[in-house]
Amino acid sequence: MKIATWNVNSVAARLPRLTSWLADAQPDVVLIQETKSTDDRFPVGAIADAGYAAAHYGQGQWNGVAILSRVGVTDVQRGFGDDDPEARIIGATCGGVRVYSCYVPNGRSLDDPHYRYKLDWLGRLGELAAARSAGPFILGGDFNVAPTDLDCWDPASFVGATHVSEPERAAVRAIESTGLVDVIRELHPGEPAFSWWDYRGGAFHQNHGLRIDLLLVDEALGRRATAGYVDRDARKGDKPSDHAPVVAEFDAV
DNA sequence: ATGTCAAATGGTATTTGA
Repeated sequence: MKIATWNVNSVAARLPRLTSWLADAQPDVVLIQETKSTDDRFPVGAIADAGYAAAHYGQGQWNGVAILSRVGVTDVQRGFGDDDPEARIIGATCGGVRVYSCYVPNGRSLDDPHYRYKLDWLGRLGELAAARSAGPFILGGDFNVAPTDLDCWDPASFVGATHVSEPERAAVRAIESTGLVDVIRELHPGEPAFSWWDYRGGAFHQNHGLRIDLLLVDEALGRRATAGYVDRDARKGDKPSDHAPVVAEFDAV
């Protein structure tokens, strides 16, 4: 199985890039974030033409997550099943693997109420991971957390900012402690492997990025990983997302 | 001057969020 996670920053604005990437990369499953679409407007037709079934959980202007699959999409779960008003997580079973696409709240700043919402939300994500059934499991998405300083282009300039604070990093470690492996980091322990670069200031050109898009997989699946990488080419060219797809491949899945 | 994108509103620019 070849699976990717990609924050597309509006599925409407990114549709040409998305469909050409699907044709090029030929993933089996894609976890999408920031569709900024309602379920009504989600482009199921164009995605079906590309060969993928889709499940979407959207709210409109902000947020919105989806799962695209050419190996089936069943048992779809939208949201945590609580009163969260924001469309930030969707789960489904694809090709025998339970997959979730999540869009963790940004947090804005350490003193913003949204930061508390982010920490609470990461806690609920940890509960979901802990409560999973046995079997192949992948939790991927835009975590809006750079797990270590290696995942940040300039840790000194991020002191006091979100995405690198210790409580956020501890929350990600707590999720991993349920038995999940950060597959890109496992395969490439010393490489930054950034997945996001600000649109501003030529950040991509200077590789001023963060690794905030993660694929967390159960340990048995982690042992079957044959490749894991960031598709930086998808960040180049005309009208890119500010995130690049993060891809992993597994044997015998 | 972080100075760019995307969506929505309101009005052909501004606001909000990232």
